[in-house]
Amino acid sequence: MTPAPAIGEVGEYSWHNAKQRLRAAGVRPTRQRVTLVWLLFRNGPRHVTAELLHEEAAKARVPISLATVYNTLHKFTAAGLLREVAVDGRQRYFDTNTSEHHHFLIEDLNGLLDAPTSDLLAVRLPTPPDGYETVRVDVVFRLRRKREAASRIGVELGGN
Amino acid sequence: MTPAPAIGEVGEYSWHNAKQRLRAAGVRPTRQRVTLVWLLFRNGPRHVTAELLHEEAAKARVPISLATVYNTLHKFTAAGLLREVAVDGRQRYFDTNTSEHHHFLIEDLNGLLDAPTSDLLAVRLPTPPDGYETVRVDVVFRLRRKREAASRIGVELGGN
DNA sequence: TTAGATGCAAATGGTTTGCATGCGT
DNA sequence: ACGCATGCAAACCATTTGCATCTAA
Repeated sequence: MTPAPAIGEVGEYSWHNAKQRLRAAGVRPTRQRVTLVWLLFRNGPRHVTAELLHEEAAKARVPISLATVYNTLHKFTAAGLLREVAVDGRQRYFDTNTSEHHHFLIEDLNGLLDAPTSDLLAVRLPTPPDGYETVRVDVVFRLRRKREAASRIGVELGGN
Repeated sequence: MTPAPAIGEVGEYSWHNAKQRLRAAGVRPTRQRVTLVWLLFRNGPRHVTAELLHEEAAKARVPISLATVYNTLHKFTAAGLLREVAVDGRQRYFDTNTSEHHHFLIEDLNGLLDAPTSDLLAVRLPTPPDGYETVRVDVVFRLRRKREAASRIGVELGGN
C-alpha cells in the first residue's frame, strides 16, 4: 500500500488537493465528497463501482450512505471529474480517466482495465444515420483466462 | 408491415422454417420457441429486448411468460442462434445477427442499430494482459440527435 | 414414459427516489 | 438563514430462481 504518485499529479494527494479539485469543478466540497475524491484520485487512474467506493469509504472511517455515493458519482460525472463506463448489463463503472480510451473487460472477475493506448487502435467512424451525430465511441475487449489463472490480474484489478 | 425478405433468406419465413432452424441448432422446438424464432427471424436482422419480445408474442396471440422469454433467449444464445449485446447499464439486447459487427446506440431512444460494416472499421487488438486472451471486441458508437428530430430513425428502430 | 420446458410468483441485485434532517456558504 | 446535500427506507426495474405442472419425443 505504498502511496504511488498519481499519474498527472506530483507526490501525494492530500485532503486539500481534493477540496481544490471540487471547487475547480464547481462542486460544493462537503465532507463526503472530499472523502470520495480523495479515495478516487489519490493513487492514479482507477475504475470503481458504487458498491466498491461505498465499502472503501466505510473502511476509511467515513461511512457514506450508498444512495449518496450514487448521487455523488453522478454529480462528479456531470462535472467532468469522472467518466461513466457502461460495458455490461450488470453494473456501472466510473473511470477517473476522463480522456478517450478503451477497456479490457475481464469476464470471470467482472473487472475493468484500461486498454493500453500505446497499441494505437484505429477506429474509422461509420457515417451515422441522418440527423444524428456520434458523440462517443466505446471499445471493449472481452478477455477470458487462457488456462491457468494469472495471479497478476487480481492484483491489478484491486487497485484499478 | 410488408414482410420484407430476410437478409440471407429467400422469401417468406414460415412456421416450418422456424422449426427447422431450431432442430438444426439442437434445440427442442416447443410451441413457444417456434413462436419466438418466427418473431425473431421472419423479417431480417433485428435487436430485441426480452420485454419487447414478450409483448410481441402476446400480440401474436401466443402469450409466453416473461421468465420463459428470458430462458429461451439465453438458450438461443448458447445455441448460437442469437448474440447477446450488453452495451448499456439498463437492459440487454439480443441480436439476430451473430456475426462480428458493431453498433450504434441511440441515446435518447435507447435503441440499437447495426453499424454498417461497409465503412470498414479497423480495430487493432492491444495485447491483453498475461494469461488472458481477447474473445470478443465490441464497438459502440453513441449517437445523439443533432437538432431537429430525425423521424426515420424511430421507424428503423421499430423494426430493428 | 420421462426428461426437459413452461408459468407463476417470489427473490435478487443494482440503482433511484421521497422526504425529513443536516451542513456549507 | 438559505439552499443544497445527506441518510434512510422504500420504490423500481430488469433479470433470475424455485417449484409444481405440462408436453414433446
